[in-house]
Amino acid sequence: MEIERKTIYDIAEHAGVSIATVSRVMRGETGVSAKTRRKVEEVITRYNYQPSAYARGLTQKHTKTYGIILPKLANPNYVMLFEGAYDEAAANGYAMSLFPWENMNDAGLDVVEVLSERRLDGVIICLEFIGADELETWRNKLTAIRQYMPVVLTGTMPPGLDFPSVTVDLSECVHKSVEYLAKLGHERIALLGGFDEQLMPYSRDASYRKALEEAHLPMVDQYRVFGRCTVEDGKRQLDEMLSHLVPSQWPTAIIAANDMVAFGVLHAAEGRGLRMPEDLSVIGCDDVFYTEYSNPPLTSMRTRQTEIGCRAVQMLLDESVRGQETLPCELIVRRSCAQVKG
Amino acid sequence: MEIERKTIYDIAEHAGVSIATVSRVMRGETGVSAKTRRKVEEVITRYNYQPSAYARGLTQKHTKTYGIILPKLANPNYVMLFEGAYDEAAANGYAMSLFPWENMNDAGLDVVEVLSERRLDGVIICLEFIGADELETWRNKLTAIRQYMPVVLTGTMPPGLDFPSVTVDLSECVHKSVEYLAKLGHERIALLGGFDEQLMPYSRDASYRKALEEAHLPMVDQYRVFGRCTVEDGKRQLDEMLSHLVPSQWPTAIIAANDMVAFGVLHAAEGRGLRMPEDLSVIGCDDVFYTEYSNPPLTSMRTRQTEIGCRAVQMLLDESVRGQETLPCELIVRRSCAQVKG
DNA sequence: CTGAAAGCGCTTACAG
DNA sequence: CTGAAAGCGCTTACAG
Repeated sequence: MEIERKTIYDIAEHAGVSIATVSRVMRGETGVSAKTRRKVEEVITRYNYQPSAYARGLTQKHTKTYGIILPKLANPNYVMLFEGAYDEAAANGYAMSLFPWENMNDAGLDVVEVLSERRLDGVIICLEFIGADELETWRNKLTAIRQYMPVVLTGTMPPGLDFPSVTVDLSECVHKSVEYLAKLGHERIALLGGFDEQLMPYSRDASYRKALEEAHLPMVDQYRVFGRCTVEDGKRQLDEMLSHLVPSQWPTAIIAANDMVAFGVLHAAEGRGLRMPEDLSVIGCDDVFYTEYSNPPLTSMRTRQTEIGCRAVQMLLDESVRGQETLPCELIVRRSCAQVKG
Repeated sequence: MEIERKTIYDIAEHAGVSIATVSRVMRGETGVSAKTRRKVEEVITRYNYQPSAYARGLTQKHTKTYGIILPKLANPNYVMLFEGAYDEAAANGYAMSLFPWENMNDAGLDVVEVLSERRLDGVIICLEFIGADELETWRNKLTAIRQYMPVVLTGTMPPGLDFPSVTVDLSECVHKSVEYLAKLGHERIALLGGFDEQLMPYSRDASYRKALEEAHLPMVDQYRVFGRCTVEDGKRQLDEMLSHLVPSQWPTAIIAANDMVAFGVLHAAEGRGLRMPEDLSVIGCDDVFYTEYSNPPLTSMRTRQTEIGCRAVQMLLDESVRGQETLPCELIVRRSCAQVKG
């Protein structure tokens, strides 16, 4: 399918002007006579002319396009992040290109290469579950990318990465979750931490221990399980934990790393005949859209992903505000947590 | 942030060759002496050189990038479609740019403009809920886009649009749903059709009537309600329908236009104190990921969105296969439909 | 207010 | 096997 597109030369010729004048009209520059402008505009409309973003990208320094790299889109959380970023970018005249990290890997594509050849004006990179062994690789990749374009990080920030970022305070999420459950009378509170704490001690686990201490609750090793933040692994994590414990020692409440993990827990627990929230309270994190429709509706910590995406774009737009920002979280109570019967 | 990027000239200079030779090495062309190649590759690696996609886009006919336009990402269905398309494109060396239709509208962007300036090698456009009054506008837009690049349609195809497409057979979905519910003994089967049938008689409603007839079931006007395919509107549609009927005439089963609508129905029905599936059976469409976790787990018609996305890309890749394809659907039984008590 | 010309960073015949 | 040169479709000083 060979398609002949009109170029600026065609328009100039038909309008009887130079290409410089067409360019001026296209860009809405002042300093073109009304008559000339009208004539050019007429021809542009007639031929439905659209300038090539490639030619523009070549001549101009900027491309008016940002990129965003997400682990995957299957987690609605990331969809919210994307939409927040997309909307803020669009409102400022920027396009937003999406690169799903997982799919890129499957296709054998390298982030650095893909980003670099695209001449983006900036990129938002959402990190997830970076083990200590991967940290160095990541640091190198990010540093390479930063050579070419401004980078703003989000997601779960590993410690010691000196990049501008917008994240939610995961410590606060866990802390508030423990507090809430303790207030409901729970004494056996477990954490499905979402990453292997052996590899990289993030703040989630530390914050869990601290909150437990503050609530004068004992720390039981078997109540801490780690893994990936997916529904499937949530099921696996619950099964693993329960299999190491006699039923009388089973936790009465579970803090899941995110809502996906929590959905997995709900599903696995239901499969084991547990009633929720009577037998087991579950609290998620992120307050994804579907939390209202799970069985039971999931109590969760809202992490404002849309706002994070928006804020990340603002950081890209305004170079002066490049710090490490942290947004607060908020407890959304639904029906997956019960008061412990006294 | 001014960033100095290496160009092909820098590499050529450092390697002591011409830019043509660098270009040949970059593109893996044969006919470069091993020695020269090695030298050039060394310099490329040293400077981490990446050619500009913009310069390439200018010289070459193709850009190795497809686009996909979706109504919105909030429906996981569309996420699946995107991922299917993305993966197939990546596997063939193509990038995939996402344009969320709803967000574009909010930002006041025009599809035709956005697509046209990007010189994509093709675009997949996912249609949804096109009323008769909008059909002409759409036909014009699509025709304009087709001037510039190959187009493959998907989603809900309005009749009389002569474009290549891959869709699922919605008639079949509805037909199978009615059949299944009739087999369970339901006689009062309602349809939340997902679009306003007054505006544009799609095949969903027609197929519903036909299936009802085949099952020797009466057609009750109040059992047909139409609206948007969202959770919110699903709630509204159920409320609207029930408010027009005395409880003894309430339907015992509901066919929802998609899973989002079905989730809305489950939620609204639960709010009304109905037990599901005993008091009300609900069947969704698309078999979105979350169907397993709703309350109760949702029986749904699987529509293979991932496969559709993949197939759409294949159509773009292979120009010879540009028909109007229809993929079959499949009933996935969970726990939202009950046998009617005799 | 308008145009001629250089340049952005590549690819692609065309010579040699 | 390698290079000089034209060209892709724009923007941007620079003249006038």
